[in-house]
Amino acid sequence: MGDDGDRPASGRLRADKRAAIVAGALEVFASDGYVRASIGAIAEASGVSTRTIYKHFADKSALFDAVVAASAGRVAEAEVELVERHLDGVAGAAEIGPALVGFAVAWLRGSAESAAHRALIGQVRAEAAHLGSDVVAAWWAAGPVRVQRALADRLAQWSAAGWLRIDDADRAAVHLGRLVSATPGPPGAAPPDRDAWIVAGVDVFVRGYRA
Amino acid sequence: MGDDGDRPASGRLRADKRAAIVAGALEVFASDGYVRASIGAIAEASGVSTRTIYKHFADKSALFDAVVAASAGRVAEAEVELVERHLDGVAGAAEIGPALVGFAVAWLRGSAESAAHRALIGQVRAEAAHLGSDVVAAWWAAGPVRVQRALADRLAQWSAAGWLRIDDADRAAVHLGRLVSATPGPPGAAPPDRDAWIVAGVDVFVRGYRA
DNA sequence: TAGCATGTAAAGTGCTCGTTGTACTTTACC
DNA sequence: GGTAAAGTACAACGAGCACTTTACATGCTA
Repeated sequence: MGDDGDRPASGRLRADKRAAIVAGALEVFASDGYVRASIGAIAEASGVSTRTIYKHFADKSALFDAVVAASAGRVAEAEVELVERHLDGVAGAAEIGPALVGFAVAWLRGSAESAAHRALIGQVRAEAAHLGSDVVAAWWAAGPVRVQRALADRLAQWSAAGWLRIDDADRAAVHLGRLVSATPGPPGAAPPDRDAWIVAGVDVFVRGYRA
Repeated sequence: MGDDGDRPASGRLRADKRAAIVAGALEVFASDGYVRASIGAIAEASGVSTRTIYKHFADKSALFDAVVAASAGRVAEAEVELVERHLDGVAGAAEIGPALVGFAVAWLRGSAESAAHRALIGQVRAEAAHLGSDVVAAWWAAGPVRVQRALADRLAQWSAAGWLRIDDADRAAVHLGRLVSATPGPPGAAPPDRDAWIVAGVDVFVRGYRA
């Protein structure tokens, strides 16, 4: 993967330049959106010339696809690791709540990288109709689906142990994600008491799926 | 409200033209996004000339603000009415679940109008950083906040009656909204079993807030 | 019926952008 | 060190856009 929109590449292009372009394009696409982001701005942010961008990618759309795929894959990997770290040591029903809170807090703590990724995903959603449905599908498969599956695995495990009563683990994983990411006010403006909202969301989840 | 970006209007402009422009602009903005939407396309969709648009609105940004405000207000009014119709007759704890399911099904059934509105909101979110935070705040105040308050009122009522155990009705309203609007797969593609997801979401909500 | 503000039509202005061609310089590898 | 590919700077092209200008049509009001 990642070669989708690349140039034929008869010769060998420098990988560091390609990485710099993808990194710079992520910043610009995330903050400006697909249409507003200009190739010139991306070139400046990447420290390369515009011409070099077209040596690596067929056009703007192909570059965007590569950026989305790379960002989704990297973030999903980090998130799956978060799931393992916080949820694999649970040894009883009483530990579920605190473990979920710890996971959700870490999950929603916005590092600069994941903040850019979140903004990029917002752009993907808004532009979904204009960029081909395969981009959205590829993003979903490379990113959210993996985290959702990792979450669902642990939930199914806890259900099998009799600690929760879950008939559809995938659905429960979605419910958990939506509850802990709930905020008052418009999206994008994180409230000061976000941790309290996370605790409340986990509380409703645990009560809702209690055995 | 709604006069924010209007032209000085020394004379009296025809209101029907203005309404046609706002209606046409809603369609174009919703499907194409703010940047892609061209004044020419909006003029064509509205059945007016581009010059007339500039007689009614100072510029593209003012037109967008007017469209967002109008759409948010109209949709919020319809949604508050839905809350009243489905949730005001509840006379016991056992009726809560079915009433909420009925409300959520009606709420999420996408009429053409609310579909355009939903797409428009997606554009607002993605473009929030580029259009001034007051637009987002105005949308939030004119739309979602009113529905959220209407929901929270009923929930608080049921809690006071001892049918639910809710300490923060506003937060519970947000939780309800996020649970019933949960779907598998990427957003935008409604699954065929959406009603089952609604029922499951209401179920988790009622269990989570059971007295 | 005269007058005037509003709407329409079409062309024009100035700008930005995606993309490509070209000539030159740098880098990597034998 | 030589060679071929990769990168850079720069200009150009063509398209599309927001917005304006100008000239003309239309309908209401006095």
